[in-house]
Amino acid sequence: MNATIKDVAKAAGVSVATVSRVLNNSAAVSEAAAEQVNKAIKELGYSPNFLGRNLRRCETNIILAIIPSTEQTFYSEIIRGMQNAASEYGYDILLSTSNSNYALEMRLLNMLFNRTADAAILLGTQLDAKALMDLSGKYPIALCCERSEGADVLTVSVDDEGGAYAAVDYMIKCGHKKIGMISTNGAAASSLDRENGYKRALLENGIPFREEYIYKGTYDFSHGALGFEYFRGLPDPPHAVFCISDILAAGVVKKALSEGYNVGEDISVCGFDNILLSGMYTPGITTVEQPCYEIGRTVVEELISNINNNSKIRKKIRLPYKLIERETVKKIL
Amino acid sequence: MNATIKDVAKAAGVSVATVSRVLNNSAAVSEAAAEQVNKAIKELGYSPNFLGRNLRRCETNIILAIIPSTEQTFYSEIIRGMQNAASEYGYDILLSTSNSNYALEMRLLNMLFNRTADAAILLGTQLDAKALMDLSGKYPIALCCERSEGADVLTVSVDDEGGAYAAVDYMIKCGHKKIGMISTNGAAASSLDRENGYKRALLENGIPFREEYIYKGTYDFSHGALGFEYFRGLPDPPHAVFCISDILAAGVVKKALSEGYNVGEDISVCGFDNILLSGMYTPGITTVEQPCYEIGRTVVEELISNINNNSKIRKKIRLPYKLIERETVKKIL
DNA sequence: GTGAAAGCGCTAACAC
DNA sequence: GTGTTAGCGCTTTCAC
Repeated sequence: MNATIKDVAKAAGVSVATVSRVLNNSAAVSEAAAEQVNKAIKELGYSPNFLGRNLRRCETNIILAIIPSTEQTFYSEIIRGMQNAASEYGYDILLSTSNSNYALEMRLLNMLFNRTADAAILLGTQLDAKALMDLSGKYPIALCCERSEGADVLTVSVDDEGGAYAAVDYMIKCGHKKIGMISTNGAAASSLDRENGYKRALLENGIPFREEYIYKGTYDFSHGALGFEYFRGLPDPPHAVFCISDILAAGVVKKALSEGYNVGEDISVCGFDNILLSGMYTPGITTVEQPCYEIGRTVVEELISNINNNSKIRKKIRLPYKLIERETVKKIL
Repeated sequence: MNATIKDVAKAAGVSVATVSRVLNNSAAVSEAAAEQVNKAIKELGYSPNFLGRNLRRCETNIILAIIPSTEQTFYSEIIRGMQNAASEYGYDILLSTSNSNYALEMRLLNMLFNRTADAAILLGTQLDAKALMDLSGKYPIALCCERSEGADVLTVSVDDEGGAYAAVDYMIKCGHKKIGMISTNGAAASSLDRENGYKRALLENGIPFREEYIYKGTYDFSHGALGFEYFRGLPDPPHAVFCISDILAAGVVKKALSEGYNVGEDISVCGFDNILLSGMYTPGITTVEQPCYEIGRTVVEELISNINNNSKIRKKIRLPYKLIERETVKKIL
């Protein structure tokens, strides 16, 4: 069994209150006493039991971050941003992967209900708007990267619409007119927002929107190839394609390459996210960068601000994107 | 404030002991009482406070997994394996990223000392063998993916030596004789083991080992290109290169491609890990697959077995690799 | 089958 | 500046 605060008190010849005081620096303690306590702590190898402390304080200083999986490498920087901001406020970030599984996500959220965590950040949740609103009414929560339509919940993400607009506008400025888009089937708000950006870029450049130029699949790599094949089967196929993710973009690049296309010449491709893969690929994939580190920092700052002020301000923060030009978009003009 | 067990007891007209019994199914309770309790729980939206429970039980059922970062996409499956095994035993896995930072890792390990977690799994630690031994004497810990030379600690990883041997032996059987290797500078045991596998394959095939055929850098993508350039500058450059990671392999592939080489023809490359990137790349990167899911399952099974039996069995488990043939190794014969 | 009560380790009044 | 003590929410022995 580990040493407790009592053991330390006895060894130091003081009361538990005094030990607690030096532990938390919560009140003045005579130098002599403090010294005795610290000596005893060292000798006994004492470390305060946080279960006791947290129970007493009704807080854990732990923020739970639920991510679908660690596969999406772009979460990495977001998490780093979260951690850095959290530690500045004395909080720790604990990660959990839900595998996009509703039951598992609920089980993890249980940490909120059973007081093992003070707050939660959801990166791509399975919960619907109503459930999120309920949750947000009772606990400090935030959405990250993926907003929920109709849910008034603190959320921070990249400017999806603007990023997509910028990408497509860039392609148009490069001389492209027939631009397809690969999006997802579900109701993911980020996909919807990016579709809107795509449409607005077309519109503002006087290019008519064509329903058949949008292919919808899943987030899986394989749907890049599938989308490519779909477009190629069209009577009047697009020469360029904007994808809602780099993974999908890589899928079309790989498929096009394997079919003998010269990507960046015969066909142009643009992704979204700027994951490591995009820079590593040959050819380098042109994409829209998300300010991951800043996104991570911002959510926890806002969340902790809500916790500390016992407020429930539900900001919707959109952070700026950045277009990353590489080699997959041909400059015709 | 949330409802407590007292509130439930009052609402149900029973004692807290009875509520606890139905909560934990720990002893027989009359059907009538159980019904009352469950009704009260539902009405009050009661959820047991785990801080109280855990404090009382002296356990949290939480296993902390400390990973360097979520960037290495191959951790993803390992984590899934850990989670699945853990949940079968009533445990949860909580992730934390150390960013390969000693101070941060210690701060996270503090969760072990302060009883916020029952056990920890380290995937690539900054601690030295002595510190690990000390830790292992006091808490249930395990190493995952990366053993520590001289530390008698429960560890599970892929058969690094065997995997490297298989890769190099395969390249030799494909007709290659001049095979370089890109490894890392530090004391990472996995790199050392893979170097040994490389040397043994050479030896057993009667090919003399050449010191200048080993390039050592960091794990960073950029060192793939650096290694490639180093080899090319040699008076008698290798025609094939085995890398200790897929990221590094992708680095050499990209660099070679950009220099006009036909990878898989003019130069052959083999990686290690079989991360998603390898299959997505063009050309597909030949590599050695780690049984990630199984690795994850196995560590937590062994760890929980130690916890439950209050034992400290320090198995060293090596799981089998699998060679994945793709397009970056030329078959000369 | 059920309740009273002790106590897990800690913090924070409160009294001195 | 320091000690005593109540109590955070829970489980579990013990008695009935």
